[in-house]
Amino acid sequence: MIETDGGRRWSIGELARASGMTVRALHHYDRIGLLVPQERTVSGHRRYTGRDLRRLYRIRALRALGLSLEAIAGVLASVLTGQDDDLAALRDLLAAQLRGLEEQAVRIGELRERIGGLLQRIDARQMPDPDQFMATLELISVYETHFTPEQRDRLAERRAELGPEAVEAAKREWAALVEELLAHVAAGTPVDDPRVAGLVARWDALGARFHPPAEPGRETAAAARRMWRDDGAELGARLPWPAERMAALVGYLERARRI
Amino acid sequence: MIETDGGRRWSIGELARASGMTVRALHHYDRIGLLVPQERTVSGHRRYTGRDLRRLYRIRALRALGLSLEAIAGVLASVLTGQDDDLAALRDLLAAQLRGLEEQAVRIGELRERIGGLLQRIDARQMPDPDQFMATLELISVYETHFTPEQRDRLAERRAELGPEAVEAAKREWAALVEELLAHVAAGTPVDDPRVAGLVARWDALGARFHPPAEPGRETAAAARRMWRDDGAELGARLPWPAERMAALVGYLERARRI
DNA sequence: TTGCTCCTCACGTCACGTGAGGTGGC
DNA sequence: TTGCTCCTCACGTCACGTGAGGTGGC
Repeated sequence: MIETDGGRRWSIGELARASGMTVRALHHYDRIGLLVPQERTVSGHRRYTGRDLRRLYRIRALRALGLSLEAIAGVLASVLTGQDDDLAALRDLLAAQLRGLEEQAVRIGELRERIGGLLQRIDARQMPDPDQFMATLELISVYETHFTPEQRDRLAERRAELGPEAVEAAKREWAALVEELLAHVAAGTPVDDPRVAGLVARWDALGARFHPPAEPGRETAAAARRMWRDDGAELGARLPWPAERMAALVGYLERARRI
Repeated sequence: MIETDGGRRWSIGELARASGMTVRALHHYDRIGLLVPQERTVSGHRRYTGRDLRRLYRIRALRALGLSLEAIAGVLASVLTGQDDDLAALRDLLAAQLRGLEEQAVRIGELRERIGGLLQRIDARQMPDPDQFMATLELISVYETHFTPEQRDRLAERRAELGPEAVEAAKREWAALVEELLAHVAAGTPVDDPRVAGLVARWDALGARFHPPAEPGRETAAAARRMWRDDGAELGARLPWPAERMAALVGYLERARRI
């Protein structure tokens, strides 16, 4: 049977209702050339034919796979030629789409964990006000960018081993170290001064307590040094000392280590 | 210690390097008022202060939760006031964000399954060319919008019970029914003609074979009728008869059933 | 004549990317 | 003087939503 043009015609509104799309979307498809109605009335109204209708159904089905309109246009063009490479190209397109979705799923999973964790802390009253929340959040984000999940687990285990009072003692000791070092920065003590070397050694020894013993500790210690080097200014900015002085301290420490 | 303005200043390029953002992003934050540098040089160059730097770090941390820039501005404004309701508002914001992510995860999971299934069919050589692919895809999309996953499982089970030759026989029988009904449509037979009623009864009996016996069969049969009513034109468009005639047939059947 | 549908601009969305064309400081 | 950095427009992205202002057919 020969395909004739004598069949039914749809106005844009009828087509919209039949397909569940909006009139505006059909305007858009027309403008970008994805679905151009085969006819227009003398007054300029779009007349869609059965062929247009079938094309729209295909567009809808491909859109339901999450493909972009551009990709859909490509697929529909290849359906018309109908060669073997086109099936291979289609396969590649779907495979790429699937990979993209898998990446998105990973990202979303990470975000869900992060936000879920924050909500738990809020509900456990660990963060009494928004300011505290922000401080925690910033710490977490720096922390997450520099340590792998396994490293974070090991550091948490280690803190549990040491116990809360040992952690507090180390914090106080570290605060004293920062004060002493800031004084040297202010006084302009050269970085190769033996007193500075002594303070740097105490600094490293203090950090070493928090890294697990044996081999994996080397990795976490190295990651911690990178964190301090790359984001020390940021970490310092949230401490009780002026951010600018802390930023200067980070640079000073870097130079002292290079001796 | 009083916060002074005598500290370090950063040019936009320095701040970009320090924070890992682009200069353009910082321009954007300035324009929308999210991060306006506290100072400008006489020649108009932006000078960021330590306070600006800390604000940028907070913006980055909140962006890492997937929040919009508008939401971030809101959170940072509430951190400044620091009231109790603000923590509650923050909690609500995060909870809403989490719900949004969960919805996205569901959607992505569905897309992955759909595309994964299509890839399997292609690799199993069940779809020799793009045209066949499109036909399958359209069928699947109509099918998925009208049946729940459980209903689809039950229909698949039922087809397996019937066996492939019974399914083929039903298809041939159904094709004959369509021909007879199309002839009545063409002849203008009124929908309340007893011959038409007989054909409709045979149509329904044919469909009933594919619905599981007992209670759940009623649901799948009802879903199938809705599918034919809502998307019959689309289903018909892919059958060996002209789409327009099939669309007319769908309307004819609807009217005949209403008698 | 009154509704309803249709038409064509054209701006807005979200977070910037990417030039264009020009100026400022070392 | 030469690079490098900085500046302000301003268009483009993706798939439409949302008016604005006007015309056509029953």
